[in-house]
Amino acid sequence: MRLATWNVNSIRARVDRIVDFAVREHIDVLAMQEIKCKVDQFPFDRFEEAGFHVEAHGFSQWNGVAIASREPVTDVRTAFPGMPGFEKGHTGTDAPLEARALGATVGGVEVWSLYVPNGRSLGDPHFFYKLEWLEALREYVSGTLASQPDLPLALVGDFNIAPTDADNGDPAVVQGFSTHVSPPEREAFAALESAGLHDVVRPLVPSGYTYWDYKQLRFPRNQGMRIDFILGSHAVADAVAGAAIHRDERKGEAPSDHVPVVVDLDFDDADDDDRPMIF
DNA sequence: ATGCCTCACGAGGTGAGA
Repeated sequence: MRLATWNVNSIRARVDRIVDFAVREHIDVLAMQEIKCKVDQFPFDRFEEAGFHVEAHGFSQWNGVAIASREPVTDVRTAFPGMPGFEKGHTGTDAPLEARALGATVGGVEVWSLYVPNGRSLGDPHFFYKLEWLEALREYVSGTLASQPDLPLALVGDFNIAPTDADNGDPAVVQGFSTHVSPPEREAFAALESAGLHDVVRPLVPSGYTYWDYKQLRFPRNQGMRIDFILGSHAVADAVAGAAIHRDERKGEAPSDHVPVVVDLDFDDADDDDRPMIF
């Protein structure tokens, strides 16, 4: 299975480019973030013509997540248990939920397309929302892997955290002043790893960014950040056969400010085993 | 050219992004 994640920054603004990529790169499952539309505005036809089924989750022009898959998906969920909401500075499980998580099972893998809250600025109510959201996610992962330690679980998406100093090349993002690089955010990311998730791309692609701001020549100057990740449980990590960050997708006409991150998973099951069995 | 920000909403700026 070839699994990809991409913050597309509006599906309607660049659906051709996204479907072309998925077809050209033989993507089986594409998790998208920031589709920036309601479900009834999603261009399902464009994906279906290319052989994909799509699950989409969006309430408005903000946020929005989707999963396109060549095979049918099951167990679709539009939030993980305990996910907090946000409204006018108020956060918690009693606040309205935003469209930031979509879970589905495909090919035996529980995949979540995640758009972690931005945080806006240190000390902003949105910043505390971000930390609460990440803590609820960690609790879900801990509980799930405690009861099903061998579950192939993949958390993919825009985590809005640069986990190490090497993951931030944007001079406007400064330690002590900016979101994405603050100690509590990095601790929240590390806590996901402590809960049993592994960054399955970094071992194969040790450097490189996944996002460059549109402003001030950030891409030509390569002043980006690595904030988009594919995190997998041990069953996923053990199946990794390849990985790539498609930097070229930041070039050309009307790109997203993020690029796709891709991983090849080989579970060696009967589905993709067309070799003769020799005993 | 990879080039000084883009998108949605809606009809003038505003909010959000990271």
